[in-house]
Amino acid sequence: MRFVDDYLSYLLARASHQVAREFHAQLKPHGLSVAEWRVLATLVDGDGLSLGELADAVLFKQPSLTKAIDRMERDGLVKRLPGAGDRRRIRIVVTSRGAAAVRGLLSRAKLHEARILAAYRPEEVENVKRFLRDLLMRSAKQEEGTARRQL
Amino acid sequence: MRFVDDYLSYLLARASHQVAREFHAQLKPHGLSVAEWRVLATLVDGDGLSLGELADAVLFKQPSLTKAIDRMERDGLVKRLPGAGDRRRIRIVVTSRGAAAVRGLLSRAKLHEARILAAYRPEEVENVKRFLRDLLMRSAKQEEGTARRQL
DNA sequence: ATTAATTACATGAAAAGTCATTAATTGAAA
DNA sequence: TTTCAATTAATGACTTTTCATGTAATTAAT
Repeated sequence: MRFVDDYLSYLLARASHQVAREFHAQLKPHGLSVAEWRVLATLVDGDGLSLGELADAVLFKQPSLTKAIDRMERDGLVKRLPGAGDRRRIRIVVTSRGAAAVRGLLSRAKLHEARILAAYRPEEVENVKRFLRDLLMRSAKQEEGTARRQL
Repeated sequence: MRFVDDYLSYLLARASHQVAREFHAQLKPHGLSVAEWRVLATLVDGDGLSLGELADAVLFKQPSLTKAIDRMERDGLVKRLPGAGDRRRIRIVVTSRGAAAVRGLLSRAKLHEARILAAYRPEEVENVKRFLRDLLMRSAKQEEGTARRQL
């Protein structure tokens, strides 16, 4: 067996890549890029996130997201609003045009997931998801620690 | 719970991103970029892969890899060799300089993985890896099918 | 055999991402 | 308060990726 085929990071990267790519084929008809889909799908549950929070959520670096939001704002999918309280922050919200663009895609996304996961027992799927969520939680906790240590 | 927190594609993307990012911090001292690490780590088990095969293995689009290999060749990490038999293909091989650059990193990578997975029962880890490998296999098979259908 | 279709890699222009830095605001310390 | 450090987002120069296409080699069809 090759090194990478038993290497968690590679298995995750490849699985993520494959699953995402299949779905992304469905985005084109809706006129959305991958970045736009991710931003909108995140904002439907988190309207009003700051740019930094959103960047973290969609796994973008901050300057990349600034520019992605520039484009999405130009295309009328989202809007920047002044941050309440702290005037450095901005809140990013979905416009009605943006909402219309994701409408339908969320259910298609879940459908796509369901088709993939139909091959497995529900219990097995839950175990994997629990594992991934736990991994993320631990990793986030650990980062907090190292961040604090660097002060 | 937010949409994305129960969405397989997102959990995979985020887990992949986090795990990879932790390790990538260790690459800088070795003077390797993420792309270079992935290429070299793949080639240690698969010296002589064609450009297309390698692009698929490292999840790059073909033109992106062509240019990445241009840079790596310029830096003396890999070399292009003429493809045996088919003269359109090229075989990409690691130079001794490239081999020296990954040496040590492979064990560090496994160590990093071990540290992350220490929190889980070996059986659980194997279940997750098996799930991922199976997912990849099915997805590849399905792609074959749709590719053939498009003819 | 010749032509046509396909496959593998390279290339060039355009788009997007990244790093380092800046400006503005806030929070904390003296 | 005034000053200093930290945080938030924007910007600019630079690098990398991407899309569409080009070129050469191979395979298939007539």
